[in-house]
Amino acid sequence: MGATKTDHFTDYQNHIATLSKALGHPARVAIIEYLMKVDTCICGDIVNELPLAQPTVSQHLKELKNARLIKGNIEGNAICYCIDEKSMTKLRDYFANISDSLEKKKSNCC
Amino acid sequence: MGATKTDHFTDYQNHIATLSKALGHPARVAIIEYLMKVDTCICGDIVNELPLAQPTVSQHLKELKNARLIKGNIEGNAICYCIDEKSMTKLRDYFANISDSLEKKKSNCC
DNA sequence: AAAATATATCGTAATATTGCAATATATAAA
DNA sequence: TTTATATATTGCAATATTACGATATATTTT
Repeated sequence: MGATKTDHFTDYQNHIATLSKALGHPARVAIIEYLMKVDTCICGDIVNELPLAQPTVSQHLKELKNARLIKGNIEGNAICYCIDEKSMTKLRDYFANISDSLEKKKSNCC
Repeated sequence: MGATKTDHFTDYQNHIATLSKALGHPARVAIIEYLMKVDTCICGDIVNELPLAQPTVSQHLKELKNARLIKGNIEGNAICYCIDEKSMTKLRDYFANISDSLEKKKSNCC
């Protein structure tokens, strides 16, 4: 055991879980926030922004890339990272839908 | 090593990460979706809905509760679970803010 | 070509997560 | 009060994640 039983769930459920999981670490949230702050995509500098060693940051970037939350383009010596708008839209839509439905229902029995 | 260095990040970053992490497993996404489908809070039945053993489901529910994504009230023999609107709103606001900012910027250099 | 710079990969230790059988607990029904 | 039902906890094995030093790779500068 120890491995998630992904095949028992729908593709959609797995996708939302993958995106959420990728953001389930403060360093990766910090990376997203840094990419938002500098309002263009950034080439380099991400390592210096975080209180973690370079290989650790590289690993976090890889996970964000695997989940398609960020995109990375090789730009000469450095790599240019930016947020993948599509995935953020997906998350926004998902939570907006839940939030709106809850508000409509107002069946607060708890 | 192996433990997340939470103290190096802001409370906000840690909170978003905690909420995201709690949704970082398809079973827990499925639980949220089930609670949305039955439009009131549900007493029991969650175990039967999931393709996992009862102790496993109980553990997932506990994690959702710890992250304050769901609330649980003892209701006689069973426990009445429902979504915590506040946390969902927080996630919606977070991703809406990112999505909206990205749309405004339109600095798609990647 | 050699040195500098930026990022990725490998290897590994520490810790966390996932899943479940067995068992405990607590209320409801008989 | 015994039995049934619902959920939680414990204990444990398998696997995943986190973090980083050492090292590799690849481009740019000198």
